[in-house]
Amino acid sequence: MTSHRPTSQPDSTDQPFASASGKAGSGKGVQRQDEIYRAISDAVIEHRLKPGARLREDALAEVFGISRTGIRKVLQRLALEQLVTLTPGKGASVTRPSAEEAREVFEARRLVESGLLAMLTRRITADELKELRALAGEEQQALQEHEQSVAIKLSAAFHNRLAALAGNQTLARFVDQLCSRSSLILAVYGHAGNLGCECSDHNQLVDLLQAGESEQAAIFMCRHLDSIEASLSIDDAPEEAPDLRDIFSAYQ
Amino acid sequence: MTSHRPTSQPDSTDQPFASASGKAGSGKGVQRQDEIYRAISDAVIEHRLKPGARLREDALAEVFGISRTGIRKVLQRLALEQLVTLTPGKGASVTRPSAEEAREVFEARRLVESGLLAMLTRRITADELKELRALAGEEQQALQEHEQSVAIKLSAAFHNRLAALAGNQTLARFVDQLCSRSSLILAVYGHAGNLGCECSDHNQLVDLLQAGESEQAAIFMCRHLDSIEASLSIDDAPEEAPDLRDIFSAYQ
DNA sequence: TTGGGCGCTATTGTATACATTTCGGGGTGA
DNA sequence: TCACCCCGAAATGTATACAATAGCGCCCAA
Repeated sequence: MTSHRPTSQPDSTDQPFASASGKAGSGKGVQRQDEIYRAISDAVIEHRLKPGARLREDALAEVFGISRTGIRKVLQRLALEQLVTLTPGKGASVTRPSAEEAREVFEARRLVESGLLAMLTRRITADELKELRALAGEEQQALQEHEQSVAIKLSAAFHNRLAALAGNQTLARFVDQLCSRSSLILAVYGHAGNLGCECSDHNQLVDLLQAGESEQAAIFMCRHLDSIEASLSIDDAPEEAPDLRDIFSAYQ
Repeated sequence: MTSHRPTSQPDSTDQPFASASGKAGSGKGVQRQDEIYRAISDAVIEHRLKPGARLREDALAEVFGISRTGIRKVLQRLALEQLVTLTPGKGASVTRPSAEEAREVFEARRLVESGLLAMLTRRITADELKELRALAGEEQQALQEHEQSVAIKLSAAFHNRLAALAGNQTLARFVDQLCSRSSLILAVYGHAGNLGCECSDHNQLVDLLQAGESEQAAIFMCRHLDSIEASLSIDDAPEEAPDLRDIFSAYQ
């Protein structure tokens, strides 16, 4: 009964946006898989799927109305971006970043994002500044309305857009990945009500950009990321491998 | 007759190092796929597979003695690292980087690698310096013996090792990818005898590292990468999409 | 002889079947 | 009562079968 499709009944009702015919169809297929990728990715970034959550292929295949083949492709992609971890013989689960990984991600972001800001001050336009301000505003509003998952996504969107505007897609994609992983790190090491980014930081950053203070903006970005990292409680092995021998050594 | 396996006869003779049983075997399977990944990746980096070369799934499956399923996994991974391009309905081919892409890769490398050097001067040990010198020496030797493909790989290995020693695996992996893509860029836009890296540059870089001149080392790295980029002949559309409308505009 | 339509072959895209591994339960023996 | 082993269910890993598509040459007509 593992069959993910009743075969006697079309499942168009299961997933209203499932690729109509249910059979092959290459052109649309990749598009569909892209949707699924984004769906899972968003769920992870918005903390609807928490680190450690198992992602069974059969279950996902049934939910999205495609076969395991397509799901595996999506999972592999997510694994290469380190959003999910693929343990051989065990399956996929949402990545639970290690403390070391967290340190690395923020170090990388400081290096890359501050560098991007320097490039950005030379080429940004008034319209783009306005767009960034709008994003920062939306984020702040979501935060005030306690829409945490929306705020998390908008915060990442701000950083992403910043990277994209610097005119280097390669770096922008890297920043995208780092932002996604940051969201995972926040999920593991962040405190409950803490979004990571301070409310007003992004607006101040836009101010510096507008003033053309590239040095100051870069420094501010480093501080911004530092403060996020500092707000985390990163202890080396929080829960992932409770060493009972060590914990109960007094009773042995 | 497209069947890539006679089915009546075990093909263990086709590939002496093919995963023994020829059937399933998860634990070893991923290891095997990793080998295949590296085999193709190396071939691309060493210019044995040139940009634009088609990579048919059946052919690869037969060569490596596994089914198309495994090959597709490897190709997808290569595609995400932008070493191969996956055109829907058409298949895989070695990526032919655009001029814009080339610019981006070198810009990214300048930013990241110079930043890594700054981190590196604070933590590098004498042994590690010796190792880097050895790598630079090997590279120079290969270059003198006109072993171009070996030299290319060693050059990338030098930059990779540099990144790894900085103690940030996330950034090191990114640099790895950028180096691989650089090799592709050299294959398309580089001149025949030009390796990219100047012979003595890497040695000089180690000198600066050893002296603890982090600022100077970072500047030198930027210049180093600049000179590689400058040695390329990047014209916007060399051969990939000859815009006939533009070329023959006088006749229209 | 050329231009356009058509069918064929080669190749990719997707689904499914089967082998293998892992994890948990229960039973047996010391 | 505890430890160990074996077995079975569930899930993954791999291969193969089948459907659809793209490329290409052929044929036919003007």
